[in-house]
Amino acid sequence: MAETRARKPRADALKNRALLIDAAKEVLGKGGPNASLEAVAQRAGVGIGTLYRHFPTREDLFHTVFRQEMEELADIADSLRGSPDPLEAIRHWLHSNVAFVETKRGMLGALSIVMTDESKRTYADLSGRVTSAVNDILARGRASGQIRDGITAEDLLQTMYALCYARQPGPDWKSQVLRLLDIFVDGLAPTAQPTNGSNPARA
Amino acid sequence: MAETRARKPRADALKNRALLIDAAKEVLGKGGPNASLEAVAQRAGVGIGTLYRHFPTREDLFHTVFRQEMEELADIADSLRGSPDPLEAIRHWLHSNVAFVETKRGMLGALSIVMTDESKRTYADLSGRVTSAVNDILARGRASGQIRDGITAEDLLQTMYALCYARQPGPDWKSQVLRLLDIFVDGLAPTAQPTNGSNPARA
DNA sequence: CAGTTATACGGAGGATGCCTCCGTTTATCA
DNA sequence: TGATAAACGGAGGCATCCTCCGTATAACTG
Repeated sequence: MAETRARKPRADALKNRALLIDAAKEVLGKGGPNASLEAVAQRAGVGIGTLYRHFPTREDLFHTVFRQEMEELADIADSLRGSPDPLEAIRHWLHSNVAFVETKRGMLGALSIVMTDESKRTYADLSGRVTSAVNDILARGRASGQIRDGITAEDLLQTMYALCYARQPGPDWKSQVLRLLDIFVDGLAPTAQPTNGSNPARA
Repeated sequence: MAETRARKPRADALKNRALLIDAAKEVLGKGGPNASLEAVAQRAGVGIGTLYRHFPTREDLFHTVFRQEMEELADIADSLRGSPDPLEAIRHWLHSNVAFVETKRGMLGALSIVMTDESKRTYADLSGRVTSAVNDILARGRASGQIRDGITAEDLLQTMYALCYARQPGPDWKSQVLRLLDIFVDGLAPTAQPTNGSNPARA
């Protein structure tokens, strides 16, 4: 056992870490995922070595920044748990996400890094909150016959981010994304149309 | 007016340009959009200066490579013009696109560059062929009541690329993308479900 | 075919960014 | 008030970007 009593983390380390995260939000949010990390360090007022000590890889920095942003989205999902109309709750939640993304456009590029690889592990807790809340709503939608079987919270997130990501900033960005997203949500209904040619289908 | 009679382009220039495009297909297709351009020049067996003379920016190179790949997709769209079931034709075309994208995974990153900015102008002709064919199919779908109003070819492309792009390579990549895409296609039906909460809906 | 010239070639080199390494500084603890 | 573990900063080696310009050569001309 020995003494596991570690020394308290140094105050300057904590402060610099926070400074770096703030700087990263700004610089990466503006310059996209290829922004210079030296610029981030400079904006934070620390040396480049300090940045790399705290965040050994570019991904580490993205993950940390992104986690902070995501907490808010998890809260929204929670707040919609008891909503009376599940399908509209889903729609509302997705729209909120889009609105949120809208303000962080520059971070979009980072999504391709963040939403991939082993982010499941990195975001297990947050992801759990969101997934649980959304799946809860989906289950109620299935029960009420509004939503087909086999849809997961991940499907929704995936599609939403995909649509946000693919569309370049522009005057009609949001309305276009929402329009396509609504079509997708409409498609969540139980076989709105026979899904594939092989099905005899009702006349 | 003077003499606009220009000199014939030099043979070596044409040859090197072709070599560069081939090399770019390979190197960019493998290494993604951040692959080294010097590696492209090296593989083509030309100097880096030659590469930059032909393609002043990274985007220029992407555009050129991509255009060649896209011709094939335009052909598929054309071939589906006369298909008897418009909605299934749409589905089929989208699936073909996904299959095509699957073989060029490395190019996916380039899409964010290619599909954005002023690509309308760069691809006006190709885009015209695709758009015209797909819109033709869409129109027939509207006429037969299978497809709602207001859907454009661009909507479909946008969504498909978005879904392809957002999902990381993996064993189930294709099936997942196709599943989400099918949901979207189902959503193309005229208000499969009342689009917004205000409608009383049928019991 | 030889001379002229427009055009293209190649790669050196300055600029920038990545990341590592290590001598110096400083916060914590006794 | 020391001792020391922890953190700091930035120099420096390496890679890539892109420009610039002296050299080479294909296309034209007589």
